[in-house]
Amino acid sequence: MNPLSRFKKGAIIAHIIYYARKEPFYGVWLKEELARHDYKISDGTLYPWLARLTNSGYLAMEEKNVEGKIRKYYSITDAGEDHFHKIKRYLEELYKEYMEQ
Amino acid sequence: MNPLSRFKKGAIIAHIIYYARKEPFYGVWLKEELARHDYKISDGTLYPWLARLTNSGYLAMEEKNVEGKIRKYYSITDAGEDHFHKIKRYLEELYKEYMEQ
DNA sequence: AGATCGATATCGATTATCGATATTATAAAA
DNA sequence: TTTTATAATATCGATAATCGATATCGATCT
Repeated sequence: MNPLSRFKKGAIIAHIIYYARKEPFYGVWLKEELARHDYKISDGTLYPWLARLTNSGYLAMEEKNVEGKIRKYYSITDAGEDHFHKIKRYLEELYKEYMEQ
Repeated sequence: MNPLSRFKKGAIIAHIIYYARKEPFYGVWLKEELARHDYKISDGTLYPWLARLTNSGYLAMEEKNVEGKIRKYYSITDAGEDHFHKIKRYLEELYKEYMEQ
């Protein structure tokens, strides 16, 4: 474990909010999407986070029947939208700070 | 715990490399500097990381006698410098990605 | 019904973190 | 010289997070 990979781990969670904002997703889709960006996360981390973010009001969950399969689709809420902008503002600060160097 | 605070946790570790690059520091100074930026980290996390980063060759450690007190000063190495630029490049990607939204 | 498939949930083991306490080294005070 | 204080680093047990394997669930196919 090094600082970069540790930093990426934190970014994964932020990305859950990021993606929810673009379009509703379900667990497996998100996991694969994150993997495409070299973000590995295990089910045992992902699903508890989805539940936590739903319970905290950042995400809304809706079960949908897709070709006979039940999928839980997660979408952004107003609180989640608000939180995204906090993340974005923080990321801007961080970026500027690092760019000075 | 929410995505932003989780993300910040990851940034704290990246900041160890970031600060080492500016000037050599010792543990207590770093802890206070991080705290000034609202980054709380406990000793039990900080010191193991300093040791780990030194063992991994990202930081070099030198003991100095400052007004009679022994302080361990940590400074960046070539490998650490290289790693910083990886973090920076990654942060740029992340920033661009978020700015599109 | 039984098998299979796609998806979500759970569980035990491992690892990381926290925060309180211990240790070390020096200097100043009594 | 022995205490006492102080600044810094290191350690340790308890808690929390993560991993990855496995279980479960519901729908469809044969």
